[in-house]
Amino acid sequence: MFEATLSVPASHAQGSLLAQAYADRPRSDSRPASCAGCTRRQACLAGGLNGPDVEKFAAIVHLTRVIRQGETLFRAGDAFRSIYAVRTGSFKTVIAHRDGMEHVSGFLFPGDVMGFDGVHANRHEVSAIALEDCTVCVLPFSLLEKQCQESRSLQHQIYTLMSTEIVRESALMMLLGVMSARERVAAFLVNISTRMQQRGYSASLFNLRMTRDEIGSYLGITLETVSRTLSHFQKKGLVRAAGKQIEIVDIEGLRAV
Amino acid sequence: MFEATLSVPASHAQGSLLAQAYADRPRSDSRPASCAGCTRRQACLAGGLNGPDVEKFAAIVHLTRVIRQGETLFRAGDAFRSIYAVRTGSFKTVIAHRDGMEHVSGFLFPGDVMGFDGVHANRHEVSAIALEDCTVCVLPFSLLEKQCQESRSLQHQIYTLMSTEIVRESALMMLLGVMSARERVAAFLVNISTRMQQRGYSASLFNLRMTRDEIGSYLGITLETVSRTLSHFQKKGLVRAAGKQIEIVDIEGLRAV
DNA sequence: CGAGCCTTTGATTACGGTCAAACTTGGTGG
DNA sequence: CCACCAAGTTTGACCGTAATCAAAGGCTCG
Repeated sequence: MFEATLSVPASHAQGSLLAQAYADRPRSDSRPASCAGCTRRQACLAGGLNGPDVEKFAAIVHLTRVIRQGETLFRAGDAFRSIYAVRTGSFKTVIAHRDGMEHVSGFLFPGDVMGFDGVHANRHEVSAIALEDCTVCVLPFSLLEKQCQESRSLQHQIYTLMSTEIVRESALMMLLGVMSARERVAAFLVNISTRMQQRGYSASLFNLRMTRDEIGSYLGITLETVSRTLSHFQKKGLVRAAGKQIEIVDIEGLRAV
Repeated sequence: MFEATLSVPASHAQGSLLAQAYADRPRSDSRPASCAGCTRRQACLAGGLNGPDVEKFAAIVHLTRVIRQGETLFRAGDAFRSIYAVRTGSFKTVIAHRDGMEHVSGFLFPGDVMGFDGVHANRHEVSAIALEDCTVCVLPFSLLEKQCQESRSLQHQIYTLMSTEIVRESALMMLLGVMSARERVAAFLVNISTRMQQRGYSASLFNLRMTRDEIGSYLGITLETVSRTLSHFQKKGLVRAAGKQIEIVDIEGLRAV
């Protein structure tokens, strides 16, 4: 049953609303606006599509879902049905090994798309957990594939997004494989700064929604090392860090690390 | 010019032959056999396609290329035109950072497909280098995309292969992020063993074509640590290693590490 | 058959992990 | 609205794994 994969209790008000929304086919007069007017459209799946294609694409967006902080959007092992575009809020994706080892494999911000890991074996291989209250667009993959048969630009867009994910992971592998702790933290800060800027936020002052533990897991170091490294950067005048509030003082200095 | 991306000197005999082969459209009576009869078909792009689709797909394989040991199939920065399926031999893929840092991001065996990193920005982000004399099938990506518009199963197959690459990289990220040196080497040996077996070779006795340095780069450890760890495993009776010749004595013991 | 590359092993070092404790923040309920 | 408690963060002390430096032996392939 669909509810089962949502990780939202059936009794939850949001769950009921969503089930209802899913049952109702979107009306053509309201749905297209969900993409055409979306502020994150360029960064998302609809980016690069022309007018008619955007409308066709928007028809695929069956529903948007609300995920509360700490809740799971999908879990490793869940049947794969949809990919998800972040509308608001932020997520982490987590890979788990049988021995209980866990590794944060990514942080997602508005416009980012997740779930492509599920195509491989028709089940998700990672879990996605909300770092704050979030909304996502749900894109049933079979509908997407069907639509791709009729729109070559959409097909290409999916290939591009998956390729981007491959390249992103390659860069992260290099970080995990060859960089020192300081280089990792510096690269992380530069990466977050860039992505904040792309989304129209300040590149130099932002709130990290993830904990030191999650950052450490992502970077392959311990939370203590993350904290120490931030203190070190602060002493060198590269950043000002007060808990989750981070101010980048010298971005070029960070790039040079 | 096409030659420029091949990393094969124009004066080289192989280069001329290939240019000629590429100029000539494949004859319909000979080309389909190149996939229908390929021993690695199931593992490759053509896997999961039915009869007619295999023929259509085979028409995309413009040519096969020979790459000598140490030569580059494509280089980071090269214009992206094709993806490549390994027919015979083995490759490594390498990511380079500006500072000269290099990281081996993958080893490819017959049936493996590479080059999906190129879709992202229409240029390759990694380099592929032959570990021995190799042959590859060249699959021009624009032809592939065109054919995908007419075959939903082929389209799905490409999505699946790209997803598989995403999942492979996720697993490697976990290895690089949380595992000890011994765990990494053990996981590497198990992985190679499995892939050898899938290709019809012995799961317990094989020749590694890559150096300790390349293995170390792949696993995010030094070549000395690779060597020491293999010696350690040998002392514990898990493997017998004599240079590049590796014999797995106790695969379950390795899995348990 | 020899030169260069690869591999192995040893000695030492250092980076980041682990353990520990104090402090801060933020969410919850009285 | 404030107090309290749990979760998160910082900092310190110490330790261990794997990196680094070094050197000798072994393959491979021109």
